[in-house]
Amino acid sequence: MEEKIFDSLKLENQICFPLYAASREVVKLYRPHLDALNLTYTQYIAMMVMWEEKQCSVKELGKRLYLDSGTLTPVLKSLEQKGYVRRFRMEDDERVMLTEITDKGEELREKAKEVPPKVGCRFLLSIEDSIELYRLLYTLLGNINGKNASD
Amino acid sequence: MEEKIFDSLKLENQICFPLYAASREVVKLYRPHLDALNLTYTQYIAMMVMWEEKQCSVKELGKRLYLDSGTLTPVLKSLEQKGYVRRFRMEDDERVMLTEITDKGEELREKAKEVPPKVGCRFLLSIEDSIELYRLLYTLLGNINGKNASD
DNA sequence: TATAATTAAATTGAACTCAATTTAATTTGG
DNA sequence: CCAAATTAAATTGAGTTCAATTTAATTATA
Repeated sequence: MEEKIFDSLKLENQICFPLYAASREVVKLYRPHLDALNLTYTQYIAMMVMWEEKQCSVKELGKRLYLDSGTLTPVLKSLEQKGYVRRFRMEDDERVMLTEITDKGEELREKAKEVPPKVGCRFLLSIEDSIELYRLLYTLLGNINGKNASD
Repeated sequence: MEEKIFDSLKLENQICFPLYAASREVVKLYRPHLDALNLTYTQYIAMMVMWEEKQCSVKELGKRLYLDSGTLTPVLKSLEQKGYVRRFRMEDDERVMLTEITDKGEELREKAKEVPPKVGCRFLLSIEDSIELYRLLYTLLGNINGKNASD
């Protein structure tokens, strides 16, 4: 009788792959709705933090979004071009670049409110499954952070 | 008494954001181990399909990986450069570009076998949670595909 | 059978992602 | 106080990622 061996190099036995694929597919669902706001997904989540915080350093934003200045600097410059934020160095510490939301940025929030219901991600999973997925993803993120911190 | 309103524009109320962040963080865990094989994550999952299929068209590969020719063409050219695959047009239908694994590509598999245990993703969640996450991600992927198909 | 429609890859261009390096400002230790 | 270490952003370069377009081959149809 042939022994059945678990092949860790099969795509279907990976947890990382469906995570990677699902992430891109879900972001893709946002695109048509974000196009209407002339925002990319990365710009959109950066604006989400700005709508919450009003003012934020690159470092803080990076911690919230799990992104570094290499990604964020051009994203924030682009949002500045569009007039949604303004950027300036902190007076007390000139190393820190602060990003602050503008009135135009606040106005964008009203239009952006329509995005989540239109994307309708919540219809892709049952309420219970969504809650469970949410819990698992944040557990995973927390464990990765904890693991790296202890390195 | 102040009414508590669910704010769909808060980062913490999104399901997409932790998916996007967790995906990137988990891929990041692979990097040091894949560096040793001189592979990127995208090249690695393409090789996974090649180890399974031996021969594959760009279209088939794209269906497996949820990627299009715009992404795959340079990835496959890079794998060809490294000698892990060879590429040629299908005789019956010259539109189809076939990718075939080489002996060197097969040899790489032996080294690659060490990657999944070294990454140790399985320690980031309990067995039960991993199984549940796996189920939820594939459900999500299936529902997105179904949704788009019916558009 | 010509022509039109379809299909598969490749190309192009804009934007993101990240590691590594650089620059500038601040903090720390001698 | 001053040199060394640290910190925050910006820059650079390689490699995705994707929509849109182009090219070439095949299939369908009038």
